Parts: sequence; C-alpha cells; structure tokens
Amino acid sequence: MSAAKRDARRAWELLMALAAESRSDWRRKASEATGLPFSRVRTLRRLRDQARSLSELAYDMGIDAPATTVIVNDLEARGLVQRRQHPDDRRAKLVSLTAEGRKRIAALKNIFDEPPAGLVGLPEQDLAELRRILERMSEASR
Amino acid sequence: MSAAKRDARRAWELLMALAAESRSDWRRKASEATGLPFSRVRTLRRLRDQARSLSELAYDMGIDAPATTVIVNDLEARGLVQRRQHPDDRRAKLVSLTAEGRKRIAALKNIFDEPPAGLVGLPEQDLAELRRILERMSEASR
DNA sequence: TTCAATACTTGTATTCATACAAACATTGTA
DNA sequence: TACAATGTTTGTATGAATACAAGTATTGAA
Repeated sequence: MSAAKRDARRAWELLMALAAESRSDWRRKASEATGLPFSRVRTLRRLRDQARSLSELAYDMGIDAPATTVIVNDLEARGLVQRRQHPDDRRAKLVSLTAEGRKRIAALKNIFDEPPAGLVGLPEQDLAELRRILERMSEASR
Repeated sequence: MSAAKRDARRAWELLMALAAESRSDWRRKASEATGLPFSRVRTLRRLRDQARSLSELAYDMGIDAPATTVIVNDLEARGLVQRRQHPDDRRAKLVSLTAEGRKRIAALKNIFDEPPAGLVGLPEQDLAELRRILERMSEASR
C-alpha cells in the first residue's frame, strides 16, 4: 500500500473516531434547523453546486431510483427543488435547487457546536492548513 | 473573532458535515459488520468501558427510557449484554457486555476500509499533512 | 407510615429510510 | 422496425428509531 493510501486510511479513521466521540447529533440538528427529514437535507446538499438527474442523485447517495423519486417529490412539493427536462434525453429530468431551497440549506450554517478543545488548541498554522485541505476535500466530494 | 478561531470553526463545520454525509454509509457498514441495527451497535459501544444503568444509558444516548429498555431487551436476547441488580438500588439494573458482546464490537475495527473519494483524491502532500494534523489533534484530546 | 419521586417495563403510534417489483416513456441499436 | 436498455414513477412492504402514556417496583423524605 502506498504511503498516500495509508495516510488516507489513517486520516479517515481519525476523522470517524472524532465524529463518533463528539456526540454531535448533527442529523437531529440539521433536521431541526431546516425543518426537513435528514434524507432531504442530504439531497439538497448534493444539489448545491449543480443540477443532477434523478439517477445521478440516486447513484451519488447510494439509494435506489424509487427512493430518489420520493425524496424529490417531497422537496418539489415543498418548493425547494424543481424538475426540468434534461436537455439531451427526454426520459431524464434534471433536478435543481430553487431560491427557496438555497435559503433552506443556508440554515445549516449555524448549527455547529463549539469545536472541541483538541481542535481549537492546534497551532494557528495547522488550523489554516486543516481548513484549506478540508475545503478542498469538501469541494471534491460534491 | 481571530483568524485562527474562524479557521477552527470552519474546519469543525466541514468535519461534521463530512461525518454526517458519510454517516449513513458508516451506519450501514457497522450494521453489516455486526449483524445488528445501528442503535444496538451504538449501545454496545457505550458499554465498552463500563457497565451502566438503563437510565444512564438513556441519558447518554439522548433517547428515552422505554426505547432503552427495548434495545437492551434485544441485546440481552442476543446474548450480547446482561442485566444484573444494581448493588445500591434494587429498582435499577446494571447493563454490561458479555464476552460475546465484546467480540461483536471487535467486528467494528475494520470497517474504516474505504475513505470517501474526496479524501482519497487529495494530493499526497495534503494527505500527509492532514494525517499529521489529525494525529496531533487526537493526541491533544486524550 | 404514607406518598411523591425514581427506575424500569409494556404497549401503542408515528415518521423515516429503504428495498423490490412492475409499469411507462424514451432511446439507441441490431 | 423491433427490441433491449435506460430513466423515472407508482405501489407495496419492512425495519428502524423514537415518542408518549400508563403500569409496577422500590426508594427516600415528610
């Protein structure tokens, strides 16, 4: 295994342990803040940067097409996303956020607890670096 | 707010979002690896270091007493935990892991296999850096 | 001793997250 | 053109997480 691969695994393990320890009921808070079931929050987040077809959404989220339809129906009924014809394939539909949907996602900004001591205590330089890397990662996974 | 403070908050936000995002994955894997619903896995983990009464468990996990009873009933029926009289209070019961329960938890060790694409895709240097920072952080919080 | 509080249990209900089967429309290819 | 593959929808089913009401046993304080 390459050093990079090892680093990735170890970093992941640490991240998961951290998340587990920081008994953050992120899900519950995210649901409260948005007034939506968590699967909807998750879906909205996937759509933040670009419209996707139902099947792309399903694949991204690891759920099947029917489940995706149900979620999108719900979000559409709430006025948070819209379906439109896929430009290249009339079977497909592109799902995108509405302005209202964008607002709803914004509600997630402020639900985070104080960062734990171990994080706050890092040297400034590490903090800046950590943030930079995580931003990059977060963009890559959207 | 200082730049460092802002970085810490933002990093924490990203970490939590990431954890939440992959959590459904993690949950699924944890369930698969143990053959248990996630709430049971969570409960077993709580009991790893010490026995707890039902009400302590309920409080720790942020669920109510009836829910806890149901979970413990299930785990007990599976032979993974045992109830015994609380030494100081005959109303209360102490729940602790059985040897079998311990084995079951051990199955969780190796489910961190697949870091998400966004992590694996980072440049090698970022990975090394990320790992270094997280190790430091993890040590600091011990 | 009596009674309110505590610890747990039982029973019931609801919301969520999913899965699978099957139908329908459209596409692309043999 | 006929047919297999693809994208979406509808319908049905299930397990999971969780809440609340109400009951039983025990404790501790007035």
